[in-house]
Amino acid sequence: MIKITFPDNSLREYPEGITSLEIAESISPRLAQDVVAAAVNGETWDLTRPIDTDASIKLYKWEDEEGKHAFWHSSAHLMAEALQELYPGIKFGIGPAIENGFYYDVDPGEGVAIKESDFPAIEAKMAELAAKKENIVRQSISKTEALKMFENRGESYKTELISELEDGTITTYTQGSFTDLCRGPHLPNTSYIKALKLMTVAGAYWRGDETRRQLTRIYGITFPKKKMLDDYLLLLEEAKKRDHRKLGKEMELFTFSQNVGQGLPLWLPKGTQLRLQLEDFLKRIQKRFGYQQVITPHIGNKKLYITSGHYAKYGKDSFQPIHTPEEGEEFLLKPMNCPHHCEIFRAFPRSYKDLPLRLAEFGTVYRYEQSGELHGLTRVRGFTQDDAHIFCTPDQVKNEFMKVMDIIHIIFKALDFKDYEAQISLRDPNNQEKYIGSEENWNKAENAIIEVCQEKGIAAKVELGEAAFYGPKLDFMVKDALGRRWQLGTIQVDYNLPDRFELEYVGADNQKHRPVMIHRAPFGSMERFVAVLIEHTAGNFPLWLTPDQVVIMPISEKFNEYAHHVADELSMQDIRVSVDDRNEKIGRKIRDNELKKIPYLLVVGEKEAENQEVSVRKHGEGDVGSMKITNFAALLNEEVEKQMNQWA
RNA sequence: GCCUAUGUAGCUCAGGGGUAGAGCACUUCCUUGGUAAGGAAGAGGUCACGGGUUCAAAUCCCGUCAUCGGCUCCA
Repeated sequence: MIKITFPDNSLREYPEGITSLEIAESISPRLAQDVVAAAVNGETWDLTRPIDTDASIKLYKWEDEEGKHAFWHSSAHLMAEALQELYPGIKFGIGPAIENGFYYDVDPGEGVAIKESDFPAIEAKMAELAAKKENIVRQSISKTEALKMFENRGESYKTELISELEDGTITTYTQGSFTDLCRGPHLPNTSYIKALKLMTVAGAYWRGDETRRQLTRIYGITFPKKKMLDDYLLLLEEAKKRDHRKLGKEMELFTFSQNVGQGLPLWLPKGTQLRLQLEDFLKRIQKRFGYQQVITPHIGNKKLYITSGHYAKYGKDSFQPIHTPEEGEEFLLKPMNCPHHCEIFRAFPRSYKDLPLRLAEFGTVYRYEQSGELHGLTRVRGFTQDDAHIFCTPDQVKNEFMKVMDIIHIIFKALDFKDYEAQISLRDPNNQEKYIGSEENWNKAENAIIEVCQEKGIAAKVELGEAAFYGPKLDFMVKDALGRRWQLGTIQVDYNLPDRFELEYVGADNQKHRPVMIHRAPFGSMERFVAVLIEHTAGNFPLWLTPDQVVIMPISEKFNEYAHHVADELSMQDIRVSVDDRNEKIGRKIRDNELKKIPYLLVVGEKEAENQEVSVRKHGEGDVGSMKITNFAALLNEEVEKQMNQWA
């Protein structure tokens, strides 16, 4: 007999070789039905794998992340099995579970294409195989055996993977006629999969390497119940309604024009107002934190970027230099603000008493992003960074870094971004030539970030190879409506550009010293931030951010003049006051049409006028409160101050 | 840049070798003082752009541009 410990620390005895599934059965038949995988001594196992020693166990249902993972991983195998039957000679790459479903990278062979129109046939085959209730069987094999097995089948991708594995750790899983190299864990059999849908096909480079063959990646998702699939598809539909590209157009915030160019957003009046309001909010915060606003030109001499190292790294892939009538004179559309700010630092001899020097600029930059990368406002070719560079002494780095984090927190909290992830982006240790600067400087910079995160108690994920070429970063990632992660705020510690620009200050010891530079952008870019803000709020922005997206509706001719007075009181640039002059009726035009685009409505009438208040209505929700009109502008101001004070 | 799909009215989309369709929105009139109200009439499109095949192309073929979903990239 062996002792099995459950999560609540209770203990039961079972015969040696019992499986997790049998343990679940011993507890309740219902549980045995729901369970899809198990953790044995903390390692996720198949339900059917025998347990031979004393162990702790945790049973996973579909609802658990580990359960979903096993479920979808098995689904990937099921799809592979179906593909193997439908496309003889197909080769398999990798097929993992992902956040929502699974994919498999396959190579159907020369001249064979798998298209979305083929999905129904594949889905039907999968359903057929699932219904067969094929057992999924795990087997340990030696490396030579594995190599031989997959070589015989011509599975060159698999053999490449196997050759990198350690002997003794290799397992395969088989269901029906399909055997795959796999670590597991898997479902006991294919019949757990009751609902399935293939989502999309895409090209994906083998092992993510641009220089290698592009495989066909097929994405799919499966569920243990039909209803769950329906719900999921409904959820996707709902998410699409929050898409910033859709709402941005409907709400008349921004647009694109083929004539202007790909990835070059045109901000419409309402979007501009929203963006200016955000800028104003940050400017107020920055003023408190001792920043000084600067303005620098949109172009800069090419030499500037050769000095910074940006030209060597990105020159070929950027908008190409602007030439002048002068032979050999070249300017670049500025792809970042740092070099300009470095030159401002160099403009005067600097003393340690001047530091930290915090130079802020809403700087518009232009980057020639690959055409396939462009995406609404989240990835564009012309955008405005809420940029600032802090020049400080090495002793001040930590404190300054923490203060930047405070700013980011104020913003995220004020705008109710709860689900963000912090990511520490460090060098790729295997690819050092990607980075400029000395080992010593990099270590200093990386350690500074790690230390600050520890001290602030930030649970940051460390990602190797994600650093900028001149320094490590702390990035704040937020998800969009469809769960895609976007980097918003960023803080970067940089010991390298000060070297390259030979920046100096005179210390208390009357010696020259090199300052440290902190690059930071709490929003990241105004474009991307607004995009994510739209998706998070579904276009229902906080009122204090969008005073001019309020419609004033006087409810009779009598109040027309009064409504105009209110508009003045509110000091809104783009206020809409509408009344139907012809027949003394209410501003029906606004009610019927514009309300769809403008979420808030102030209704001004007799009662409201007496009370000096107006009711605030929201499209589709009715009254959401009331507001004193005579000092509305002041109220908005107050609200901004409140947001700042609350979190500062 | 690469793979897949798409491009028809302001929006959402149907259609499809023979003079262009619907719903919503828009304009006018009637009805209605308020949380996506009803009726009547009207206007609106070089079917993304360029070339080819054809008596005839929005439709078929080729190319280009843009866009969706991915890959790679992201200073």
